[in-house]
Amino acid sequence: MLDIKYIKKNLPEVQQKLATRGVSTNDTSIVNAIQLDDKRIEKQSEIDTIKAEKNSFSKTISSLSPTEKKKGIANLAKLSKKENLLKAEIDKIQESLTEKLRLLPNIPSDASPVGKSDKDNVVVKEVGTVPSFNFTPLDYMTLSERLDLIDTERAAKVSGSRFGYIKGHGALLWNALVQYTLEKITTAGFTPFYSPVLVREDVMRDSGYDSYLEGQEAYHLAEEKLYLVGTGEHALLPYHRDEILDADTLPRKYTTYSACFRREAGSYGKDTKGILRVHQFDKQEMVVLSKPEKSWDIFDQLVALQEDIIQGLGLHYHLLEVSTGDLPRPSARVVDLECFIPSEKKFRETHSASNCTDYQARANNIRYKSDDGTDFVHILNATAITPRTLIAVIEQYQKSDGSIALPEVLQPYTFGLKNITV
RNA sequence: GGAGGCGUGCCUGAGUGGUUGAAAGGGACGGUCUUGAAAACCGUUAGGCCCUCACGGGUCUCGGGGGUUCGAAUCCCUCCGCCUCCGCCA
Repeated sequence: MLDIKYIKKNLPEVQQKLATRGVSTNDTSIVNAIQLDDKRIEKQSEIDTIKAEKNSFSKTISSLSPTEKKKGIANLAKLSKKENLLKAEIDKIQESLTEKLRLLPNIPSDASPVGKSDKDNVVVKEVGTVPSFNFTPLDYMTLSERLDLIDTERAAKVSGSRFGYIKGHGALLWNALVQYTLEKITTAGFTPFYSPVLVREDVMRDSGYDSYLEGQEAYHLAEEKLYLVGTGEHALLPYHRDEILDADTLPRKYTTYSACFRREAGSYGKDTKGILRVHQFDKQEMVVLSKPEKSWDIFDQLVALQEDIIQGLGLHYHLLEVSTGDLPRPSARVVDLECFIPSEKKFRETHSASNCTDYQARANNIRYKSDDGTDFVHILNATAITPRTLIAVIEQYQKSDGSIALPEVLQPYTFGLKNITV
């Protein structure tokens, strides 16, 4: 949620920046929000004045004569009536104001290229060399089925389309990837968690991702009024909801391993094969709560950490800056890392890092206290590892005989396994 | 699934209609004392909104909302949340 005070102080800038995110400058909602807030303040001041009058009368009531008392009480009745009317008005205004603010996206950072969609995302750098094969590289599903690493056929029988089993040496490899990653990020100061995968409706709403509400992207348990998380972030970011943290305990670096659930409602027919786009997958996710002035440094650190993870695995990847038109609502800036998939001769998103600044912190009421008072923290999130990286490893490390040579850095975690062969 | 209980400040915990934003204790922070520390003593220890350059002031908040009343943490209604016991169970 955006800060109405900030909007008021910086209206032209806000309008201009949100325009790059598809909020038209003709859109009245920003101006309306300001008007609503002005009205709210005006009415609230009226109420405060009435309250003050009532309070001061109540204090003197015991010393009044009976006639004065009667007169005063009659006056109070009038004031109370007026107060109730004002209160009803304020409630209405507040509700409509919150709704308007909720729908406005975060203000994009200057680093985000202006654009309309993912087509305008900008590749910033490419790292490593395109893996060369003296044979035609196979796609990961062909390899995985041959080596019995992934089974989507039986998953369909059990759970339907867009589910998968990772099994055997595939499961071992996945576990090794997680262990390898976890060692890197805990060394970098992240506190590991296992967190809930079901969250309350208001918590899901306050994360700011509109697509996750009303059952569009999130699975919804109607009877319990709970939502299945789409990412570990959904349960980890609200961990300090309604808290005021000490400034010297920031930044808080957290990481959680959890299952993630997505309905993929808008992607029928897209990537239906394999486990690239599934309804359920596991993810090691990072979340950082930081002081506002430090959040861009933290953002750089998160991306550097992601690159370290991928580079350590020896994967070829590139890094792109997500355009303003493609930013998720709460994000001010997003950098995606995409690993090379030889069979497709394409890069595929495996990692994403976002700085949501104070957008989510405001909705979740997560603040910190410093000498200058209290303020909202900045919240960032970033992927540590997902099975999409497993896909990249399988494809980039395949050999001509259809086997997979495991990256050396993973071997401490694979119980002696060095090659996956038939 | 059955039965019951509870929601007060950083924490514990008083408070059942009138200077109670709230006793007391603990913790934390600051100070005195000390070579240093401990102990002891003194002090500080909410957040929102509005007005004000500021000093300061108004108002709200004892889970949320509504009601009763001149006046509510305190009484009534309602919603939400949490806990305990039994049953079932990883």
